[in-house]
Amino acid sequence: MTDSKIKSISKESKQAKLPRKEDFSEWYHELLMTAEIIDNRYPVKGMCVWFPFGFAIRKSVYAIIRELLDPDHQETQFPLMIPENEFMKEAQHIKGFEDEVYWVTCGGTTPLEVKLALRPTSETAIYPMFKLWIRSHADLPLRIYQIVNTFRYETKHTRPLIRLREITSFKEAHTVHATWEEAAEQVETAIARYSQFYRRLALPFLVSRRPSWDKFPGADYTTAIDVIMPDGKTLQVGTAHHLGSTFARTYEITYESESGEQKLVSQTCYGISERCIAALISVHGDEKGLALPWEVAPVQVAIVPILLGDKEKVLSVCRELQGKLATEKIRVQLDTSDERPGAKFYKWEMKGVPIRLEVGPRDIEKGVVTLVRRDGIKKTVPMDGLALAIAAEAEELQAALYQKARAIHESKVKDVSTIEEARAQTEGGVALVPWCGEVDCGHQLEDQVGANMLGEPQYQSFSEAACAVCGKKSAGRTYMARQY
RNA sequence: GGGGUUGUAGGGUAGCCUGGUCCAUCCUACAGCGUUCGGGACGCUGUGACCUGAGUUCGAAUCUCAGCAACCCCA
Repeated sequence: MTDSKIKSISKESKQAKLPRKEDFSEWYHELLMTAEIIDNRYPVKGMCVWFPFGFAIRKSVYAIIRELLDPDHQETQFPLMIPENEFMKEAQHIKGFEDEVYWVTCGGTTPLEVKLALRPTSETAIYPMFKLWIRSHADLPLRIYQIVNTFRYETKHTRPLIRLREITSFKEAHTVHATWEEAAEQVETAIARYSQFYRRLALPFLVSRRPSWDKFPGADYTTAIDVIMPDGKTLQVGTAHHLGSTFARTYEITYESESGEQKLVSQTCYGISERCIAALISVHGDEKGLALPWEVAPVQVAIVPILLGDKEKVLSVCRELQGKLATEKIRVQLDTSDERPGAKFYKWEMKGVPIRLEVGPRDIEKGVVTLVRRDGIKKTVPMDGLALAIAAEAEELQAALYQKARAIHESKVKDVSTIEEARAQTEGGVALVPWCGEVDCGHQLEDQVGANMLGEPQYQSFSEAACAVCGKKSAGRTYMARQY
């Protein structure tokens, strides 16, 4: 055996690489830790700690949500605790959540006369207040949202960012309208906003109308957004519910119409949680770590100085560049840590930094920097006009990120016509199955395929086909997948 | 809802079957010093762990039970 061979073997073993992405679960858990997004060592089941870096991603991701909602929604905040009597008013709603509620039963050592629920979602906290706030048609439409934590006593296995007992970042919007039709329109608007949101994260998604047995407890219907994860399972990353007047009746939310009658309002609610970040990192990430879209990267540009020769000169050029880019509102970090350049390259790749600049004596001599994109493309760029060049690269990078995600997404959705095909397809992807729309056929589909029904695709139409269960011809389809 | 596996330094692991050899292995991390630095540097010197509780035993990381926590599979 030669020396070089021994050397290369030992070198390999020292590279702390992530597991292959095909081993998705393992890859996901290690990435969360190594890229410093979530620390799941907190000793309570289903409750995790955001690392500051992960929280910085959360901040910029939620900034997009706020930007999209703020034009016609008002941000607000309701209490975490809901009195039992309010919580228990809406029967369908209780049925959906009662097994998952945490109860506060004592204040200090004194038992409480009225138990307090930790919100699993906030309808029953918000709607009694809506009753007080809404008097007339002039108060409508009312649109509010809050970004809060919610608690659900999950009995299934919890997963960081995906299935939690404390959801830390639940954005829930609640709207109130004069008519059912206006509320229906609001559901469409909500889905449109969410679509923009996921597009900005460069994430492809599916939109479907959930089957009646899987809608939000108390809703007339639920439209949902799902992202296909690398293992082919789908992750529900957004829902919009038409609540009709179910809660309006229960909480007596009425308004005086122009003609002077008291009328029940129609309502919607729609939510997004930190699952959007699970999707973001899972879809774009690779064996080198995160790959973040420009807009949400806590560090957009990392400058790695190559400290050879006149080190002071190199550093001062780097600082100058850093200052210039910062002036252009680019989140830039100069890495002056005491590591070798190669180690820094790997570190920033792990953190998903879109663009890295290498600046060494050779570059300075020529008045250029070496620009390396997270997708591996390497260029030499003049220092003059660097900010503009970076902006152009960022845009291309965003397009490339989406293209790549899109190609994978499309390869994971297939039309099938039989139960057998659906079963095979849902092993590692999403099946589009002909379905007549009958509830019976739906349940049989789920049972026989061994996967869940996401529901009817929205904004698409299909030719007639035979229902995979009963054979009846219709233009109906449903997505089916194994779900997180 | 059902089943399975696991818990050893900050992270990843060896040891467990067959109790004593272990003041616990290796990689990484961390601290100090020096040499280095265009894709994961090297040397030297240090730091740091048997999930919690109960039990069995002369003796438990190792066996038993319970709790807590984590992961995987199936409905």
